[in-house]
Amino acid sequence: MATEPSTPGGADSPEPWSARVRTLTRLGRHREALALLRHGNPSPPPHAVALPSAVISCAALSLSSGVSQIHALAAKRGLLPAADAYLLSALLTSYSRLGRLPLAHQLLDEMPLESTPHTTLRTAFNSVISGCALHALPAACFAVFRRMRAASVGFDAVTLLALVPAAPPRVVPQVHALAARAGLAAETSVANCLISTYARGGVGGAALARRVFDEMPPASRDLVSWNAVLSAHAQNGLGVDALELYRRMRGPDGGGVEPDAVTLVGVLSSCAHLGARSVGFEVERYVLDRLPGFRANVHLCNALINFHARCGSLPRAQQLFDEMPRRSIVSWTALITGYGMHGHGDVAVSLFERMVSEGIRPDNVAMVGLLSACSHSGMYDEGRKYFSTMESAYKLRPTLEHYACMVDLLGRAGRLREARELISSMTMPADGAIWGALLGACKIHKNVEVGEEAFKHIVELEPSNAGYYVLMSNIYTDTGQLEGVARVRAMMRDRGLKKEPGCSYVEHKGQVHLFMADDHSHPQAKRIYKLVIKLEQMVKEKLGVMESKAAQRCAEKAAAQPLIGFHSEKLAVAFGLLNTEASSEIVVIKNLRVCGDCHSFLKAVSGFTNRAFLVRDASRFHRFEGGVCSCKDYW
DNA sequence: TTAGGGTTAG
Repeated sequence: MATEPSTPGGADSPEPWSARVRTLTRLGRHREALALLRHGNPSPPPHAVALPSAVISCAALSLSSGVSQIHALAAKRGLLPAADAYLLSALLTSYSRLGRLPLAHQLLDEMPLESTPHTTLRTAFNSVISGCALHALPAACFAVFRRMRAASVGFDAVTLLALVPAAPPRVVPQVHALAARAGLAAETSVANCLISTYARGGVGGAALARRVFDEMPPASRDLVSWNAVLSAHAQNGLGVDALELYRRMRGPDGGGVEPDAVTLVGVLSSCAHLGARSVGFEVERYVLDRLPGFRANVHLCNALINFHARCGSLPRAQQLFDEMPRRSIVSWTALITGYGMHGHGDVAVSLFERMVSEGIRPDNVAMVGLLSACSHSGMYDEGRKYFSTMESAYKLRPTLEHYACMVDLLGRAGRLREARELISSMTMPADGAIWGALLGACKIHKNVEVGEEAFKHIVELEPSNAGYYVLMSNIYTDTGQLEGVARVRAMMRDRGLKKEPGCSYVEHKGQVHLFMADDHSHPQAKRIYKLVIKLEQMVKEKLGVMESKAAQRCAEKAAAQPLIGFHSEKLAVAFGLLNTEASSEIVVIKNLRVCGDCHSFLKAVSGFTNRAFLVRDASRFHRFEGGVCSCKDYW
């Protein structure tokens, strides 16, 4: 660079500064590129090398009139309609990116189809299709593609890379088939694109993405292929598969592919969902050791924050957040959600306020995090306030998820009628999660009538979700309506539904110790059960009376058959007590909600063992210490 | 020299 003349080259050497324009554009230094062009030596014309770059720089700076000026200049010099393929392509890209589609179409119309080389035609169409894709104009992409085909211009991989992501979900398989017929589907770039596009179509899409990946010849899979298929699983809640892919890619299957930050973002996201703490800690170690510049990567930092917030290390999440040089709304949301899950609604609210005061406008996801934080902390007034002003203050129209948070908030606060009225006021049909939140509130407040109504809707919306049947059955049990219990159980039997088995796990010395309810398969099972029985005895003596009917039922069952009725979290905590140092916190990850009996048990045990237990259940964290729980019995 | 693939939060 030092040898470049600081002033434009003379008549004998137009290249250096024209080439410099190109370099500056490539580096994203658009203003400098245009300044150089303006002050460049006008003779000899036409500086053809600099013009396409200049057009791209104009577009990058949204200088629509600059593009038009260069367009006019080029036309005057006879470089258009198709004499200079690069300039044509740059103009078409820029007009499309700037949303000036009529001009792009006009340029396409002006190309002499017969005399223009085929590659120039293909590139011209590709430029417009890609420009439309960038502008999120899927219909325009397909309209131009149809024109391309009508003009008998063949497409290539580049066409597909723009077209595939623009296709509506139902059309993707058709474009896929078209690519396969053209022999392009096997190209690495096209296959990678198909994988990530299918991944957007939910769990079914992830299966299709997986098929594309599996059908690729192993030698043609690159790092992006592995990242795309791993993310496809991570994004669709298939964390176990994502972690398995991570293991495979580092082994012989991966062919020496080294994970990068994108890989680790997907892995951390899965760890966060699964509660796979040791894998997540390993990934963090890798990041600290091998990716020294990771703090500049907002995605990676966000993934780490989210992992720690959801896996119990809230202080670490806060520290990573504090150390970030630049944050996005995702960083804030991850932290807000984390505090909410731990029952620190007040902190979540003040973080939210700080975010807004720093000029970040909340989005729908941030509002879900905030409202659920209010809900977990019983912050009825704040929740109502934020919900009712989200549209006026932030132009956010409530979605199904926001309604679900609010029904949960109102319902848990005992305002069942208000929750029911909120559902009636909705302009869209309520989904299973919303009726489910109402049903959950009916369980807490033992309301059969409203519960039955919610259940009627759920059975239609999510007929195979066993959890809701169990919830309804428990409402009948709690209110002594045994015929209701029998009815719901019969429904489950007829539909072949089984309650999801509860399971909990503890990690110890890098090993996962998994416990199911009443499960005796652990090598230390004998000691563990002995300890639970002893602790239960102690709890009984301590509490004097049983707290709930549920606990009584458990006790009756246990008396009849002494080795059943042991919920998985009790076993996991007992394992922790037997195997860990007295000063350490025992962290348990559970798939279902903690039941009332286990909750009382863990509170009491934390008191007389002088140990802290951190339990992540299906909806939040409970930290048991000194005989109390961080949820303040509100959950 | 032009067009172009994978990434986080609920």
